[in-house]
Amino acid sequence: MKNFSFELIKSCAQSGARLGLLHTPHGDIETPCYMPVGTQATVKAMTPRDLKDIDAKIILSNTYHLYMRPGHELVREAGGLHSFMGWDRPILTDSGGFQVFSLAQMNKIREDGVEFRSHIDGSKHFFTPEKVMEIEQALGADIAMCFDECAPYPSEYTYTKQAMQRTHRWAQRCKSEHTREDQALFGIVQGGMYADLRIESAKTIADMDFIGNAIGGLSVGEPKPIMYEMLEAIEPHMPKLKPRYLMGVGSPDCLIEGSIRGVDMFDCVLQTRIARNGLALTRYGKRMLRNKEYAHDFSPIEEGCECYACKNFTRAYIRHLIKAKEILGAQLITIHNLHMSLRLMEEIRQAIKEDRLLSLRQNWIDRGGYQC
RNA sequence: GGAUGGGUUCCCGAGCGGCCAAAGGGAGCAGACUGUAAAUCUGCCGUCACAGACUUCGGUGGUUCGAAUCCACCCCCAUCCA
Repeated sequence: MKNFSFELIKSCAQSGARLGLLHTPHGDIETPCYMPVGTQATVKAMTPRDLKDIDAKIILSNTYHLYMRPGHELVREAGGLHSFMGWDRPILTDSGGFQVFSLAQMNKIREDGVEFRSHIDGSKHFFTPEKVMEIEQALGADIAMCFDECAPYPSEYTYTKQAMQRTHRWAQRCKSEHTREDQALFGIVQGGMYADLRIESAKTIADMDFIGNAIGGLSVGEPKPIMYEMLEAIEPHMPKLKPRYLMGVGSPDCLIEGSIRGVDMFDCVLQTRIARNGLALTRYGKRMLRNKEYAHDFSPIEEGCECYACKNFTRAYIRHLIKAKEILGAQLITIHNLHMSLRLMEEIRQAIKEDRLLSLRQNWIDRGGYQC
């Protein structure tokens, strides 16, 4: 594996959180980090220039979506995903495993793979670990994810175990199929909400010696304390010197709690999705900018925020844009929400350096920005 | 002056004797959203002392057990004719 390594710089004496540095072919990423999600080779409402303005270091994209449209061959023809979408910093591609879960009613899971119905035109497709590796290598992200099976919540023990074991078998097949030297492949821990399965999965995946390890199948509807319990259960079994990626999780409170539990990477669609629905995240709590209370409010989304939206526009104006369904409203709140989340990660990293992450959490709780 | 078609709850617009506080949109108000089938979805949307009551369908009378719906006159609006 060329150009890829992970340095564990230190851990927080107060919380045990990890400070790290991830080297990839397209640049370095300080961890813990938050990755904005660009499912269809675009972070919705953001240009790559906007992403650089808020200093996003890495983004996530999606194998399933790009395979369906425009097709991985076309992306390959374009010179790979970086070139195709005009983003020269690191990219991670999710495998489509989550779509097995979120599009469950259109799928049929078998041992060799998953039969999919396209959400676009209903056409039939078959994903195997080998097929997914072919697609991810064609896309050419810096980090590729194994094809996994994400069990819904709640799920019975027996099924959860089967899904986990299948995920392990698929992980091995992904690893065998993956050859691209400039791309790191991450394994994924499953096991639902059963601590013993989670531990078994963490050990199994660790033994496969992936470049990095992800935790999947969490934040699928379970109460947060259960998710935290699962993270705590597997933490001792996750390789220390490899990056740990908690998939699909990233509300402000989860970014803090996840970091405290040893997570190095997060991604989440929440920031961009709620922005398009008029909801801004701030360090003082959430603000539904669509609401009437902001009609005559000429202050910025968040007092003291340095983002482009806050430096140049008012709540009243953004409310007007959202109510009028103007694209700019979604763009401005997206910029703000992503900026806010990236700044939170900077604060988390700084707090780890200074061994005070638990204190930082308390500050966020006291101020109201913890819950969103 | 004549002919015809209309006036429905904030707006548009269905309804054309009881099942109508009145379809459906829109607007408005609020809520949800965590590896994105999401610029989506859900709820409320006449008033109140709210499992009930009261006031609405241009106005006024009338027919009927019962009218937004039928009749008469009146007032507006649109188009056409003089």
